Amino acid sequence: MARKHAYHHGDLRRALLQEAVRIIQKKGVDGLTLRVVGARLGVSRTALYRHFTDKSALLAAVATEGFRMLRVELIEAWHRHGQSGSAFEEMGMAYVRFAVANPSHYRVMFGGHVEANIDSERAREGAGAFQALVDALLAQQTQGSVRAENPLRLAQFVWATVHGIAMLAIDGLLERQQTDVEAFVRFANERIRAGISV
Amino acid sequence: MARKHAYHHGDLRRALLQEAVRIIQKKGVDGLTLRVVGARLGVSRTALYRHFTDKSALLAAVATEGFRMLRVELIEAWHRHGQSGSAFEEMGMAYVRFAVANPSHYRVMFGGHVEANIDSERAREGAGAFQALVDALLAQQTQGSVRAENPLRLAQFVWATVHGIAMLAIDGLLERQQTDVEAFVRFANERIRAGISV
DNA sequence: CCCTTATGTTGACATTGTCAACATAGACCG
DNA sequence: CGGTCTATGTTGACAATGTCAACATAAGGG
Repeated sequence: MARKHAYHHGDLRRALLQEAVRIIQKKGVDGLTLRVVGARLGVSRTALYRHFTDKSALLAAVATEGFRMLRVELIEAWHRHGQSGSAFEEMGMAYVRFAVANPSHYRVMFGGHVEANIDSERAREGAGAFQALVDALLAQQTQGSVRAENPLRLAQFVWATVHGIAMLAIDGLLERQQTDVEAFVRFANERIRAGISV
Repeated sequence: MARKHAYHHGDLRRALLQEAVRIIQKKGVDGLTLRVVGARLGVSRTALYRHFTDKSALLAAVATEGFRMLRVELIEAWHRHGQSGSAFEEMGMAYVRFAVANPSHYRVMFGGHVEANIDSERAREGAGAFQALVDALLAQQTQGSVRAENPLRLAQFVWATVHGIAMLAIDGLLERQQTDVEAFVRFANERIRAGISV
């Protein structure tokens, strides 16, 4: 018998996260309600409280997961493309692609819904994603293709730019101006390159 | 007798907007409740509905007001500093300063709380602010100090960068890394300049 | 096999956005 | 001046929501 989950669900935490993301995708962050999350999983409204202390804890978990995914994709792009100049541009592309493909995660990550607690797991994951950028810039400085500026600053600059593009893309402000996002990221990459190369 | 507002307030709409911004500043967008807004103005909870159809309409008004303020400050910075290269950098500085000084407005403007309705007044004000950037770039192209690229694209690139910086600053992600925002904007301006000049 | 712990449910309550019905001030018009 | 109309504000009510407390059930180890 495929007794799916008579009383105990099995992996409710993961299912809750997944369902929350799905709902945010459809209804926006403000449209997320705990009761609906439970209902969609055939589970009671308060079942969630055995896995998250709070609604905001659920959102924080979404953010944490998002940062982890982002970090993985950034590092993967950097390594797969040979850890050089063009690989760095692929990182930028991967960043924006992640945001566009996972707008729910991205909005929760940066939308100000979650407390910016400094020693939270979310903050640590965020720092990890940022570090991927710093590392890539450091490597390029060693290669001599990026100017010998404080790599933290350079990383912040690049981060701000791709972050800004990602936000504008998610908010539909690029689409509205008939802008193809991928092409625009390529363009921005050229300009960034011109701005940071030796 | 200084009969302030026996029954009719006089300029409740403006007062509501102002109070909403103040509350958002203190409690965040999600912490804004219509009942508290009314209470703080010594007015009933539903008085608001004579001036805004909705809570989201109140937020939309905050966003619209924000875009208008931003446009004014951008144009003012551009003109006051002589409409040349350095004036453009002052525009960038003004942009980030606005966001840092008015985080409530800024968050509502870009936080995804308001419908991105294309023919809303908010959208028109947003387009106006963006146009200030485009105009400044066009002028610099005429002056020969900016490369002859599609000015819309260039503006989007610059916008994305300052927008990204503004978001990171508001979220406290720059502070956390002991970054002085003003100095960082200056640095970013140099890099942008290197990226877009002829 | 029982007891402990993890997990899920039901009932209850305060808070909130919003609507309908009502009240009042101020303006306009004769 | 007096009456009426409209704009503005209030009160009562209700459904939706987050959350707590008390209870129920499954799982698993001694």
